[in-house]
Amino acid sequence: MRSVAEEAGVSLATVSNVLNSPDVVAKETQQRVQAAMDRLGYVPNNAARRLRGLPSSLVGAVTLDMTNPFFTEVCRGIEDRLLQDDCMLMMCSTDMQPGREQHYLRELEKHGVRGVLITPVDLSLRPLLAMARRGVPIVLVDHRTDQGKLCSVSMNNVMGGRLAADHLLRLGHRRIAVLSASVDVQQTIDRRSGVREACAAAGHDPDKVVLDVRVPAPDMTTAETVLDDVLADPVPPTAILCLTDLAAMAVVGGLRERGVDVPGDISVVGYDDLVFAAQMTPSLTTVWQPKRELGHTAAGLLLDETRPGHRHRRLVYRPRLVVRSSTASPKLS
Amino acid sequence: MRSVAEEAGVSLATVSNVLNSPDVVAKETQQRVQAAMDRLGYVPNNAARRLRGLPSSLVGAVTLDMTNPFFTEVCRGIEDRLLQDDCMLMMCSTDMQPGREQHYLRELEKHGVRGVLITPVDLSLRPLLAMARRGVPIVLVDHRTDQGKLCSVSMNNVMGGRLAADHLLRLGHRRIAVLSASVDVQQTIDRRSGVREACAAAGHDPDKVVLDVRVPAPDMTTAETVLDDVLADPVPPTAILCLTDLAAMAVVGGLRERGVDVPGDISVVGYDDLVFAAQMTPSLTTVWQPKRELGHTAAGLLLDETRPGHRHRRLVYRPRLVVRSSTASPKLS
DNA sequence: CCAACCCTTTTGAACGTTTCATACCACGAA
DNA sequence: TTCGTGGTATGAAACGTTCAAAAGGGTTGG
Repeated sequence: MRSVAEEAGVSLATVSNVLNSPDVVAKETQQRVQAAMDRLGYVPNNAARRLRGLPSSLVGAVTLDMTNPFFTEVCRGIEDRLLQDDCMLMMCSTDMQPGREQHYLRELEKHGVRGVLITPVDLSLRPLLAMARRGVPIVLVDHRTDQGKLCSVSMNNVMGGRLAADHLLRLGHRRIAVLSASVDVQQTIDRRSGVREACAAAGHDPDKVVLDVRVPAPDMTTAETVLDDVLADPVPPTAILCLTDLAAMAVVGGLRERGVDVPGDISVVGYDDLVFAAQMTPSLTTVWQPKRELGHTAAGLLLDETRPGHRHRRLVYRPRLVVRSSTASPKLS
Repeated sequence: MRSVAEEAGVSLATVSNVLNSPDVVAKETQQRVQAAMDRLGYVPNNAARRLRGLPSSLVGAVTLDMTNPFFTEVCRGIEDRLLQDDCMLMMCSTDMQPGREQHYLRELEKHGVRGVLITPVDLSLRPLLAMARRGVPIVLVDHRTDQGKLCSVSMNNVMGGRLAADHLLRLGHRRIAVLSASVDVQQTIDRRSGVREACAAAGHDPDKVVLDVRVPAPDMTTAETVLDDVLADPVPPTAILCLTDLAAMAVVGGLRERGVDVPGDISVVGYDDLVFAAQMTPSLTTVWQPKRELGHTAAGLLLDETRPGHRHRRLVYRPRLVVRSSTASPKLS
């Protein structure tokens, strides 16, 4: 900046003014400075302006794993919203390790980020609340909290489970296997209770309708291995509800191998509406979530935190059932 | 930092030393300062240290779209490598818009990033080379260049095409439809020329063997729409090679609907080995790429750029054929 | 008893900005 | 002539660090 000032024959302050309040400097000077800038290939130093107290344009997004299509999509929404305010995204995957989360949070704070969007793995939220107290805006993503101190944006997973179950019940299914991963997270707990709600609301006994099945691998790609047990159940289900699309895909494949027709013999429902859900055969009935929008508004909420009149808000998005061809009424028996 | 110094009854420099060269300060003082730090909840200010000339711990990753599973995986590799050196990832999706690319590059430079990993959309590389000249390390990802000035890490797409074609030729296929997107990028051009190479090497006329087919949508999810044309060809193919797995999935579905058995009547090969390739039925024969490793070494190369003896390198990774059950020998006719 | 040395700590300048108060200048009004 | 006045430009301090040089205070050896 000094060189630019010299080159243009003005003072440092004038160069700064050209950049930040162009209206206060004469047209002619402005051009002279501008010219000097490109001649010298000047690039402003964000670190220095931050040091002077300007707000940072960095925002941290801490997710469980950016490789997970759900988070990828959410982050893309975040990125696009941030771009509108000339902010940039720092991506952090915790792999569900509290240590990694801790490390990233610390590092983000050192960088003086404008705020942090996070799907927490440490559910105590201790370090987060501490950061918030130190003045770093925090927005919880895909996680609800009773802490009124934080903004949060999440999905209504209970509703998602209800939608899926409702659809199956309406088709006439009275015995539904629900496949979840072996480790429980709030999201799947909610979805399952949504399923039971739907049963009860329809006047059926949840315990009779629902066959709760656990799949060993956390990503549920091994869903197919539980099929034999499911089919051999004393009261075999006429529908299988998988709490992720990937599992649904494996299930459809496994059923086909066993000579079971989908949806003729058994209906299958997924969750997430990943890109391939529409492509597979039969195309998958599944629960869609407004992932990108979720990220978009989460980022908006975060950017709003620095505004004077800000009030913390807790937004909950509603999933939608996408009916395709993997579900049908059960055969009359 | 000042408060910490006062609280601990030492000078600023001592606090700094505790942080940066603990070996030079007495054990006892160290503890005193440490204590003062947590008591006050002190968080170092990265902007200030950067200002003093320390290298930044920020690294930019500019990809076409972080939603694309290929890039997601690559970026995850980058993230993990960066973490080893306590660096952080700034993610930028250009959506193939030169304007967005330009914007992000500028912004990254303002932030004084340690370097930039990029899959360029502006193939002239003009702004990139300018940045490199200004001292910002640049590593090209999934893009080869003759510019000796830059490091690059890429996939051998010619080899990928060759592997896939070779596999089919060996199985006895003599007529292969190759589906690519309507817009050409270097990657698919290379893959196609690999296919032709394989034909030639096996002593067949590429023009006779290859049926070049274009799919309207850029993401090739509409691949199924070209099937009727393909099947109606004067010399109908016994195998279909799709240059992305998503297309392969659509094709398998389309064939099934038309009563064509895979791989009994027609073999299908994909490209990318996305997560669902192993899950679908039949599981998909496809070309796998070391995505995560690609990102990992790209990041390593970047971090190495600041080391004194650094020489620019151009690494090329080899894809691997993953044979599953969507391919078989053609029926005797 | 003094110089030389080691170990630990401090001083003070710099890094590249922004910002506020101040200075300059020309012009029209009193 | 003098005095504001409005539009522009500048000076200097401050932001939170790091780092080289120097200082302080023991201990040791001559």
